[in-house]
Amino acid sequence: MPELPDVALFARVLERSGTGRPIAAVVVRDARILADITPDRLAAELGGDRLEAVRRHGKHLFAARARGGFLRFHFGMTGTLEPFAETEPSHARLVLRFATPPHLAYVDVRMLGEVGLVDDADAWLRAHHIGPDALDPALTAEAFAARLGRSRRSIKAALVDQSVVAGLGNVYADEVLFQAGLRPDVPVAALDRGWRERLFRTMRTVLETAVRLGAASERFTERLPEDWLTRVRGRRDAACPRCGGPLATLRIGGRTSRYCPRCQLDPRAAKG
DNA sequence: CGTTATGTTCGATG
DNA sequence: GCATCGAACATAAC
Repeated sequence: MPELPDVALFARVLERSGTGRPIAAVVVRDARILADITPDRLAAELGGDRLEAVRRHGKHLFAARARGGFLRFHFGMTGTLEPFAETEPSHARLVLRFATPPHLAYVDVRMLGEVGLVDDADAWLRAHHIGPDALDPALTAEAFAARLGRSRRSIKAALVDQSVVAGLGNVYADEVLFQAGLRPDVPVAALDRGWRERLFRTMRTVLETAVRLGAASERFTERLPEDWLTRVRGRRDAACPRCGGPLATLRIGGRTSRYCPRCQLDPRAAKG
């Protein structure tokens, strides 16, 4: 369930349960989640090391190591980070044990995520063409507008493109478009300054609100305001939380977009 | 049995 | 070069 708000929750888990104490044991339960490192090597690197400052960038999570460099997490479609005391969570793929609980489990049913070590987090992000974090205070509305570009691709496709802005996934991109009142299939080239500015402000509000309320993309959505799409988007035959009309479904970039045809506009259509 | 699922990457195709 | 599409990764739920 990893989009920016989910990873923000994992960052808190990592801070509270994984930092400041020496790592007593590193248990790799399935090596397929390791990125370019063997289980033995990871255990040797992390054993006895301490994790310090935690940094989230988009959907990526880094923990600075006392020995230098960073431990890096990505969560794929089903990854989570969970503290535990006695019982290791099912589908734990990597476990960091400390002298006393809480211990930390990287859990990932589908194993589309990965864990690895990097020397330089910024260099890694650059090498992987990850754009600015969607909540980066240094990201301005003007820069965001420029990064969207002027291609014919849909605004939905652009919002989930991590090289444009890092952090939005399928669920929260739909939420931003819903809150902004914009249809997901509108080409970015059709968006004027006003729409880009509106999208930027909406993106910030949506993500800040979700993080503040401790909601994620699929967990804790009941914490979100009642008129948010994310609370109902999973249900078939869901009604628009704003107008009560039926939600529509589109397929964009191989993923499902949910939207309200009444509340979300196409700026190219005649004004009404 | 088929379809769908929060992500990303790669190769083929238009 | 750009964009889209399908497949791939791997597993579970409906």
